[in-house]
Amino acid sequence: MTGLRAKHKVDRTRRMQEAAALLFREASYGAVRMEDIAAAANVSVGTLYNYFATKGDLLLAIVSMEVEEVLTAGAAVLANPPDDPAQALDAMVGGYFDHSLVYLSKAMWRTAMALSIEAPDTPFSRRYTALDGMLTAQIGEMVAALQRRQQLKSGVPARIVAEVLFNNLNHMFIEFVKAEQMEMETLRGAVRRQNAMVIGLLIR
Amino acid sequence: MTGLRAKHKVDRTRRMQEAAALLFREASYGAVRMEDIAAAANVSVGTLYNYFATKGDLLLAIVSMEVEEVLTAGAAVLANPPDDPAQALDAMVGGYFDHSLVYLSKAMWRTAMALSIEAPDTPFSRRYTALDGMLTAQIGEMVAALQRRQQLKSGVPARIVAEVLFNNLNHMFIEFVKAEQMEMETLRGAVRRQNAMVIGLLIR
DNA sequence: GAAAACTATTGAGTTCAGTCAATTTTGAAG
DNA sequence: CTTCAAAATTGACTGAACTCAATAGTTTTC
Repeated sequence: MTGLRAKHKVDRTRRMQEAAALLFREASYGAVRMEDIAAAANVSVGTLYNYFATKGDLLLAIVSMEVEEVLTAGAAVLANPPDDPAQALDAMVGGYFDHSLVYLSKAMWRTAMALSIEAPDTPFSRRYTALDGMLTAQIGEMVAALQRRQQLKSGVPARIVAEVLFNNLNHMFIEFVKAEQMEMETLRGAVRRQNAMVIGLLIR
Repeated sequence: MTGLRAKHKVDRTRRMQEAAALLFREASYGAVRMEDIAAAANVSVGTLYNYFATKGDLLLAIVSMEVEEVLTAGAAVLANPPDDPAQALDAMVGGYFDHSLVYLSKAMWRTAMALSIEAPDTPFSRRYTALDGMLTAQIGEMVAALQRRQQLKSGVPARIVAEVLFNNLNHMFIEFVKAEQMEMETLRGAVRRQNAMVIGLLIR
């Protein structure tokens, strides 16, 4: 199973993904040609397509790795949430946002999100959508934890609250990456107000 | 102002948009070439690009017209909302969804939404985003009306409630158009549950 | 009403994502 | 070590979105 062939495969996948990530950040996604990525990874164009279904799928692979880190950051907050319920949610959401622009530009996010909508059946598009579901689940766990602590009304299904919170969050993030000049702090403030409204209604 | 030139312009714009709408619905967006649209509208490819910045912008022009109709339908509900607050919101949202697939396929919606994210500065992309804002405002008016009727808590800003409701709605619609096999009734049910949760918390 | 000034149309040409038939590399069996 | 089938790689090729220099049509000016 772990022959030369498999080793090469892992190697090349990594090389291609790293080359692409670098180039996408340096120039814009649109300005980078598959030929450039292939050259940077010492591989032919055909091979690139052997590993990634489309140019977009290659981007989504990179973005998905980023979202996985976001999930890990969220888990840390969940393990030890602040006392105040509004702050607990805010800490989690803040963690999501803080990670989002470390490795990825707004343009990369725009393209990635656009692709996950337009071509939802590509391998990494499915992955990306699955990760969205995991983020929703993570917020749901936070809500449930706050309910168990008797800080939030327990008659309301945590899952549904989480859906609404995440869907709102996600849409706000889309508007953020659409507006090249918008500051992160503006996004944070708007989402904080919205979350505070929902949490306010949920407080026992 | 109303010379031959202006008349031609209006004529051609309409011809191109109608030709494109027809072709996009018959075949899929991806399968239709700009050359085909140009031929159907008795115009050259260059002219097509003189009126619409990209193929995607042409689609967004068509989709925007559709959203305008949705807004009109919403205004009708707003003029005379049902007595029960949950039903009032549901009637409005139901109107949005019912209109959505009359003239546009799921694939057209996917492409349109993807484009409005990826290329937000194209003329009709701006238009589409503005329409989203108007839908949010319309939901806000409904919430405010229900507050005035003393059916919903009035301490909560209608605008923020509307943002959360619309953003959730929109994301659910995206998931709907992403899943080719998903039924409208499934979407309706899920959104009804989410809205009922929020309205439930808002009831005085 | 002729000519200049401006605006719109045209379609052949460019560029790049994605394909595929031919070629090379690999790992296993004898 | 040799052979061979399966897997992986390659790059010339295809097709469609978009461009732009040349051309045609319209309006304004004198």
